[in-house]
Amino acid sequence: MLHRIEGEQLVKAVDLNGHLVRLKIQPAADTAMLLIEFPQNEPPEIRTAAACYVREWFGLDEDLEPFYAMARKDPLLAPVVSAHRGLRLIGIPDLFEALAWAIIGQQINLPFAYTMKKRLVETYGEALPGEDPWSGPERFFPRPDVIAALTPDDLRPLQFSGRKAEYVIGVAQLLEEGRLSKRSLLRMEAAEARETLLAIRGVGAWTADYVGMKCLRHPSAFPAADAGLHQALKIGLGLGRKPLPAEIEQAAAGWRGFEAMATFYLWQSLL
DNA sequence: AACCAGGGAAGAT
DNA sequence: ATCTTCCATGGT
Repeated sequence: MLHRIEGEQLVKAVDLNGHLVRLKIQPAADTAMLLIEFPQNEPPEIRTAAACYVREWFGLDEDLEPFYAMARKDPLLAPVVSAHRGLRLIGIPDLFEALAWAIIGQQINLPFAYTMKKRLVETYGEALPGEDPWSGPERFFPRPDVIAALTPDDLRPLQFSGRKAEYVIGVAQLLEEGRLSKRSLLRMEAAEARETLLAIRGVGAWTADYVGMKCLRHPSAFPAADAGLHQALKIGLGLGRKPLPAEIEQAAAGWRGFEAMATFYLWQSLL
């Protein structure tokens, strides 16, 4: 799989400037630090790249206090941040993975979406040598050039609908052709990046904001139409039904600048 | 069986 | 511009 948990260790294969390494990440005892373990001696620049990767993946450079100061005064968020104190927004640093995962998750239940992603990774993702007897080898998320060469019929056996297959392949082709890149999106203002994403077939407001949250780390990205967010509001506000657009707007009125964190914490409250 | 699920495109008005 | 329909599939 893409990553696995082994006791206290999180294991993931990552591509660091062309170096394919298996990282083992675990909390360092009695400190607030993380320990990153390498299988063999890697040069210092790769160790640094690994640290940067982990910092971005888990948003370690973000100061949570301003968000907490806001959330403590918000009756909906207060109990959620209290229950998950210290949690950071777990990102999806790779743009193709973020877009593909968002498209896969459109309009289907989450367990099935995970199954589809797993099939995609195990069918088209490159394996890192060395195998775990139970979970199989660590795999990388499929490279855009591999998916770009497929036709929708190739993905049908994985139970992709024709549309999902078209969307994912189309995004892979944009990336492979260099007409879309995370680097260029990060150079733009958040609103411009959002418009760029919305122009892609298969990417609507929800997907653009999801990618803004999880990949570009735009603090104000807010997938207001998200079904999980609606579920959290239904429960948190005791509505007994899905919230109306006006109720969502009212709930989020005080979240300015922290919409992404608020949404992420509310998703956590559903687990 | 009906409705929902971490929507979006295409067509209709 | 905004509303409606269709897309596909598994879970509850």
